[in-house]
Amino acid sequence: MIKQPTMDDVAAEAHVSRALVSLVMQDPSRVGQARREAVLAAVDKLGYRPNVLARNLASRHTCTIGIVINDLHNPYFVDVLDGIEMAATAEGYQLLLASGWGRTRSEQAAVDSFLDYRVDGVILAGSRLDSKTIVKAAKNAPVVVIGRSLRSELVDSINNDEAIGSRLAVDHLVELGHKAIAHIDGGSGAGSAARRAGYIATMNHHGLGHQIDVLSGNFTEMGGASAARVLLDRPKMPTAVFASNDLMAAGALNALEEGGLRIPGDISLVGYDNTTHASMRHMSLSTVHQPRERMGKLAVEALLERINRTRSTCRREVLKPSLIARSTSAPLPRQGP
Amino acid sequence: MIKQPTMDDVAAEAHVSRALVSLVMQDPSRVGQARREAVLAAVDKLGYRPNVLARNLASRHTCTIGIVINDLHNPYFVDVLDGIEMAATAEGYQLLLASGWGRTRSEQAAVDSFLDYRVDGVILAGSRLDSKTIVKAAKNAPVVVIGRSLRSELVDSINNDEAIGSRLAVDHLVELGHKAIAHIDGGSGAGSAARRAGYIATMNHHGLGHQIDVLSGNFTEMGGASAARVLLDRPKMPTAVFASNDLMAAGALNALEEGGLRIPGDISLVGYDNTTHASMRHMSLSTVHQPRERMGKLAVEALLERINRTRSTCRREVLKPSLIARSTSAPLPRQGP
DNA sequence: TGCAACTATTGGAGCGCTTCAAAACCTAGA
DNA sequence: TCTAGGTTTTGAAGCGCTCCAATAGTTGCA
Repeated sequence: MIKQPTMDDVAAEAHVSRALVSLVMQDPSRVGQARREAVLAAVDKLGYRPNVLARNLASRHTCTIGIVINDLHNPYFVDVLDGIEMAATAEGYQLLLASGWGRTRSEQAAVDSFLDYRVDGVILAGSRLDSKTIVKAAKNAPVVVIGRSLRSELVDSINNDEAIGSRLAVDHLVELGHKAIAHIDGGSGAGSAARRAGYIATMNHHGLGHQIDVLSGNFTEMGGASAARVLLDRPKMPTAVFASNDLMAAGALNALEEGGLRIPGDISLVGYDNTTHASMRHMSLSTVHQPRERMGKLAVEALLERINRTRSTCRREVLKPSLIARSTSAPLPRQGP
Repeated sequence: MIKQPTMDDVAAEAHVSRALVSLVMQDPSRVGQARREAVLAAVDKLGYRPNVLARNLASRHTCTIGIVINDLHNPYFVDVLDGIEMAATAEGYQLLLASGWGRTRSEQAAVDSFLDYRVDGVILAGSRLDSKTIVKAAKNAPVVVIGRSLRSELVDSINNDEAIGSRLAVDHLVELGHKAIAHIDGGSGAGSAARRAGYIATMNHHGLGHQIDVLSGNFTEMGGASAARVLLDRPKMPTAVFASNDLMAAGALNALEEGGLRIPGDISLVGYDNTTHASMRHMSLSTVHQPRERMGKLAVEALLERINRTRSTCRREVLKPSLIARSTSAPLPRQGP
């Protein structure tokens, strides 16, 4: 670290006490004009920048929130992040970001690191950490989770209604005449279980229980592609596939076309998340839309309520998703029995 | 912030001095076994976690590097980030991340914030900050820039050879028989100028100077789409388009198809960056590949050399890109003159 | 002119940790 | 038993800032 001027240097330069400099740095209007200008001039002259470490240490709060994103490669999370960023900076809070790189260990390390930095609060997006770990963290600082639910009263959560989302997707396919509808799930990923459950429930609701067909995936393109290849190897293919997120849908789309199938001619495909790429004409994926930015915003809102102790009870938001039908889903072509 | 145990609490609990606890926290092997175990037991019992703020303040270094990513929505940067993360954690360094959200002001704020946190070094990926600002930052902490060059001796840079990249793209199209090759540039984005220059040089080299046609873009999908629409409105379209990055190529692809053109039947398209989506069969974009993870790795390497003062001269890496021909580029169809 | 009532400054005691010189404790050889 | 030489611990002085009680300086009004 290169030697930098300290508050004492500024104080000496401006011929005032350090406390006065401190006041100016926090709120210039609380200080008489003459001194204020002297201090500001000194700050400018020396190129002084307050040391945040010292400031946070002494003031016991950081005005910073830590965000742990499960995987930055998933554009869905980046959109959520947009919402978080907007809300946080509007409230004067700084963001510290960390990616879990899809690994639980890295996520854990990121959370610990934030706690060590004494951030005022933590937002976990799509975390795969186990509940105990999260609750434990929540004892040190307020925690809000996005895209996952938790029993604890300590942890707020912002969720999409996965049951409805899955229902919308399956209903859509059923309306198009499909019966053999397979599902590629997200493995242990956040929200995966609920989406799968929604799929199963809706299939049953339509009397399609015997057609239930769940393939395991992992919320990545690779996962979607290999699940599709499993399908391709089967003697009898489903007529439609509902993937638990867009990334997997993209991978499946890929593999399916590689296998010589046309979409939606031979097989319909619906994703989940409505990521930017899904919306592109070239992909034009039918998918379930979640109000991502709004989720980020609500997360910040909830977190601040905890930080400011405006609320001590638990808050659990569940937002309604909607279906966006594009061109990867089409009516089942009439065929002989 | 919730009250947490301090080093003094641990010292009292273990009946030793605070200095001893400090030693244990840094390197347990430097302390006699009996006390060490007592301290460790106390740490465990109290759930003690060292306060990083205090530690960094007292030790005057943070073992942390700050990364400012121009735009997290661009998967290219996330790949670079992968490389950075691997290299940094391997060396025992922590990462603090910030996104510029495509806004210069946010980037500036992120850099300032890192400097205020007294990170040991900063990596800027795709930064649009002006040189002076970056050089000024470099006076406070070592700075490495990725995907942009800088005159200063203080700042190391890791770059892709944009001239070669553009040449590869244009050569490829020329070999396919194209002559009317337009270029969508990245506006003021990092690397944009060099890619444009490479395009112009290569066009001239092929005696195609009169065909040079540069449309302005901004490295986003939207930008690519609107540039393509400009093209669509023209009486005479080029037969090929070289976009300055994949995101814009995707947007252009979109708009072009929307305009009723087939790709590559009616018009060929080449991108730049070889992002994951470009590689997907459904997009299958011809593009220029950059060794992204390697760039991240080299950036960390260079930064650590500065931090450890192993090197004080400037290091400028320029990596060779390669062309990946996929299915958005095809030979020019024979037509009457 | 004197004093209450403010407002503008300052001194100094921390925040929780590192660091290093000095103190305390050990060991082994004389 | 005593001591040189090594190892283990400790005390205390910071790191750069905040914050509060206390001091200095102003104003207004009787």
